[in-house]
Amino acid sequence: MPDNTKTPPGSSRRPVVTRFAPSPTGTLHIGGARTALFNWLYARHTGGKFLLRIEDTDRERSKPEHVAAILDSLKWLELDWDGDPLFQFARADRHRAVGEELLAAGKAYRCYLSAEQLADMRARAEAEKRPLTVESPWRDADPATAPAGVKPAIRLRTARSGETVVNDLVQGRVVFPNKDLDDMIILRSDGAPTYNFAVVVDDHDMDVSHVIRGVDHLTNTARQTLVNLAMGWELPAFAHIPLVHGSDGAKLSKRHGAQGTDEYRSMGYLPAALRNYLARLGWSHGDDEIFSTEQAVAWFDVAQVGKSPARFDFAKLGDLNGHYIRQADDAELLGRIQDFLKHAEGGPEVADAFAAAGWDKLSAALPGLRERAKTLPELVDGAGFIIQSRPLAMDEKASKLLDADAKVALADLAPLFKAVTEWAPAPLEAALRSYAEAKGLKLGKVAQPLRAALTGRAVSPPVFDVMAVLGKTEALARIRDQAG
RNA sequence: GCUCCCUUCGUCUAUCGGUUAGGACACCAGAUUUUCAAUUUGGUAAGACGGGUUCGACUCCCGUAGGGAGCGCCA
Repeated sequence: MPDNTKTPPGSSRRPVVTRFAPSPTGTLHIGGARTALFNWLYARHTGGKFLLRIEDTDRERSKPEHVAAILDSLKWLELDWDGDPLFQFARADRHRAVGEELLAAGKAYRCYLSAEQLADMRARAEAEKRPLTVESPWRDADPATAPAGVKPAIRLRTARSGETVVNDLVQGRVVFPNKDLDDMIILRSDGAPTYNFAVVVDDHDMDVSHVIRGVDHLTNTARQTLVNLAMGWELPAFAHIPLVHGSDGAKLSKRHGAQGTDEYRSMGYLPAALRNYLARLGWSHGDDEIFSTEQAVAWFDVAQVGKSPARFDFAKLGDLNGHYIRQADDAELLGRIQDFLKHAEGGPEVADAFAAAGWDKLSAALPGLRERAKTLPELVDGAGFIIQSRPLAMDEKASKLLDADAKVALADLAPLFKAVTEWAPAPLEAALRSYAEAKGLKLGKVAQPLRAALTGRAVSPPVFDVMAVLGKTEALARIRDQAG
């Protein structure tokens, strides 16, 4: 059997078809989200197709609710796929048929090695500190000597010498000596296909032209290449992208914060911000940092993805998210907030409170609020003054602001504000300024207590905006509550 | 243990043999300001180490160190 050193890295002539193939054993991992994004970007960039395949052959761990969660996360990220998702388990007959074909062609054989024998070989290999390569005696044995009543597994008959080359768009040319690649099982003794086999059959049947996935699959690629070769199928192009690591450089795990895409949603990140951030992890376009999805689609090329792993940085994500919050128009932002509240812990109660106060109040406050929030929960927190009920609870800094002088000033201010005919920021500010001037006070000296009275805090959007949002009656009432 | 991959400011990255090694986040300082932000000006900060190749290496080669991934009848 010849090696495939000369095999080209997939033909670029055929139409581009990428695919994202999660296994539904949990939610969509943030690293998986990035893989999906790269596949999606590449497909959209080339005008190709982006397909979805659910790898649910692990019957124990695959759950329909995980499928739903993954699709939900992809939708939230606005990564639309073409056609219906393909479920791998449903294709078991096809996998079996290809296995039979290989068997008939002599490119695969029945192996009667038992689980115990395999475990023995593994133990011995470990004891001798050498990698396990299974040398099945059944590769060349006379099938007539097969033990009766034992269901065999089907193994691929692969070359013992030479090398298998993976020409990867990201990793370059990676060479695997064939002697390290044992005869992989393609069909289990119960007839179920193994992952490395099913993937090849499915990718072929789906006309996948570009396999973009995490580097953790790189060694699988050598094995999968062998299956392709045995079937005489054209190889897809491969692009193995580096993994995303936590802030300490280790594989992303629970202690680094969130792993699931759904968690980012409930932490109040915007999908556009997350997409932008994830795209910049391992890929760049010159000095561009903030770019639209359209720009990313126009610029993205998987060949430009770097080889080194990137660490996840919440500070940068937060900064980007702030940009997108400021950029979003009011209607969209309000929608995002409502969606966020639906998914956040305790969110529905807060949503009810806003509904009671009138969502239009939140809407009106958005311009002032959006400037000072990096995430949606920060924004909602800042909007807290809208849903407070009188008399307002004062936080520590706010009550400190409300000293005797301040209370006198508030008492003076109440009638002045009441006399303002147009309840809008500009005239209200004019009223306060003339009062401060008359009293020889710095603006902050009166504005800060006013802020405390209106919001219960020392920090808020501009006070006059707050007053306008609250409305005359409520604002005056809050001021009188604190006036001395 | 074996195989493969990686290594530029704290972090994400630009550079594709000749640059004062650039940008962004973070950080520090100033400006602005009714608070906090936002904005804006400036600043600190990097080629893991050791050998080659070359007139010239961050860039090419080798080695060392560190990090990562993979080694199932899991996916």
